[in-house]
Amino acid sequence: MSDIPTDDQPAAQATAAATPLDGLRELVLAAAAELLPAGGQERSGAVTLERPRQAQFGDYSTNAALVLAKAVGEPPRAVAERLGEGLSARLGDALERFEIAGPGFVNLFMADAWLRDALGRVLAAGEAYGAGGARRPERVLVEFVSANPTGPMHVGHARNAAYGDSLARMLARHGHQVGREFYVNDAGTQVRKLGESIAAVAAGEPVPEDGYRGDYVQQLAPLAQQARDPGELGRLAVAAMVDGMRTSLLAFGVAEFDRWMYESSLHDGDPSAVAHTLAMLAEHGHTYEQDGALWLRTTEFGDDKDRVLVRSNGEHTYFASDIAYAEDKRERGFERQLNVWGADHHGYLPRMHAAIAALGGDPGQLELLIMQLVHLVSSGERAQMSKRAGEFVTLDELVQEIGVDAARWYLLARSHETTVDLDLDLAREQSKENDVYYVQYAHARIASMLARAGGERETEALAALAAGEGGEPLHASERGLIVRLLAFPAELAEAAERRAPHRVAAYALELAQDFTAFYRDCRVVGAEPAAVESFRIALCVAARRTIAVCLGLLGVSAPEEM
RNA sequence: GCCCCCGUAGCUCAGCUGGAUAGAGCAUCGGACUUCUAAUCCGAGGGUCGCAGGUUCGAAUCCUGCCGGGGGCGCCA
Repeated sequence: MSDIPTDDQPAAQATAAATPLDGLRELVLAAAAELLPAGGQERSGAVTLERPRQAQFGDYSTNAALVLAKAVGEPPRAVAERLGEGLSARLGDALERFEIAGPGFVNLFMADAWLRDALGRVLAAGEAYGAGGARRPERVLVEFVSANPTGPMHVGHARNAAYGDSLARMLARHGHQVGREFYVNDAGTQVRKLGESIAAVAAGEPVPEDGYRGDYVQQLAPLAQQARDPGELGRLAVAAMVDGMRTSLLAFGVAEFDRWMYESSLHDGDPSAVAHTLAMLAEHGHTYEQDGALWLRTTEFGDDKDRVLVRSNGEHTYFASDIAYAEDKRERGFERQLNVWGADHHGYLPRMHAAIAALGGDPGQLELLIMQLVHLVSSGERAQMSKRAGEFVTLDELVQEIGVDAARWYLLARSHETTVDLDLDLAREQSKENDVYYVQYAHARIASMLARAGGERETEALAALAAGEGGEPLHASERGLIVRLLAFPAELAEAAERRAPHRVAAYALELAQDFTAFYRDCRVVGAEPAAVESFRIALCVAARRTIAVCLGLLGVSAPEEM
């Protein structure tokens, strides 16, 4: 049975219609190929088509001539000259002019007509602009948060939640079929310990040495009336904790999980998923018994030591469950597994890859995305986050203090592999200066402008652009904004492929800055002649949509007014 | 000892599968509101991209070594 998500995911259905930039890139590659001697083949991957930092270098720049020079057997600048001529012939009126610069870059100055046409295509793509660009759509399972249900979620989980949620959204929009799951560790001795701790608190007795403390244990105390057995009490508590986590995550803007996968369910049934997996491993001859325990020979697959699957006391290790879960995902049809795990799990990659290989799978289908830590800082000092001691900033507190939008942006704007210092006092103080508001403000401003223009005028403006009506020469700020909008599909693709939501945040900020420059330089509503107003209204619509999409990918709201 | 991440402006961080004069926000200083949203904008100062080699036409980016910071290496969960 498959539980691959089947509900509508517009992104997955959007055809990867060639974006304006794809078209330009193809022409560059074609012009480059023409220069190669017969049978010559140069790696097109090394050829870049990018927006130069400085406006003097044009709208786009390519290093193709530098890459080709050796194969062609001519100096780079000579190759660049011929490449420019070839491109010029192919682009015709779309190209204003080209220049050869530096060691052999070809800088392209696009004609206004090309930019207008490109914007028209952006708008024609509608809400799906930039979606569906995945070269090979895959069925991907993103497992994230997976916080132990023995305590509240702290800021580390908040980071994991924001990242996993955003990553899942990006992958879906990029064209993959994405499932999202939360793995609940409810099968270990910790659950019993939680039960014992609650029982102790309820009875007014001291909590066991290695038990759980904190307000949340106090709040769970009433459960002690429903169950006396610590194990049973622990299970009740886990159910309550999971409920709480679901509520907190929804409040944090995390879309509902497709499944909450209970570890205990991997032990249910006959044969259980774990038994099934262990049998498979044994069949392939990768397990052995020693010292009364069952081991997996992970060293055969590159791990530095073998790992225990079943302890000498008969209990399964977490590793055994993890393998069973991975196998379960594979059998459910997921071609790729992305596990968003904490920094303390980085050492697990070799053994997990080994396990998948031992099962006859492709280790490459499992990616561990290791989130670096969130350090709590208080007046310059590192604070320890200890769950057992009950001292930590919870996800709920974070949201309460600085709000969902600021919190998510704060956690998502930096790479997941960078350690984050969080000073809650500072974050609270500075939340007003969070970049997220700059981006949201741009969105609200556009919304306000378009409201002023009126829906009818907007429709008219879009129709005029679609009809290819010309206008006055474009202002540099208009060009800058259009070029930025054209970059979106490639930005999204790179962010998705590199599992890097922070790139979307960086892009959104740049887009908002480009819009603001455009707003500063170009009158929109009331601009004369009407054709200019039309074009600018259309440009605003595209900017607004794209900003909204970016914010949506980050799980941040796109307000109509601020 | 081995493994992972980080080291870029005063601070927080982008840029890292090689490109041109290394960017942004915050902070500091100086300016701009009869204006489609000033939660904004303009300008200024601020850098041995941790250090040293190497590869290359070209290195913040790739390779090697070192230094500094954080984390991890259980028949724990």
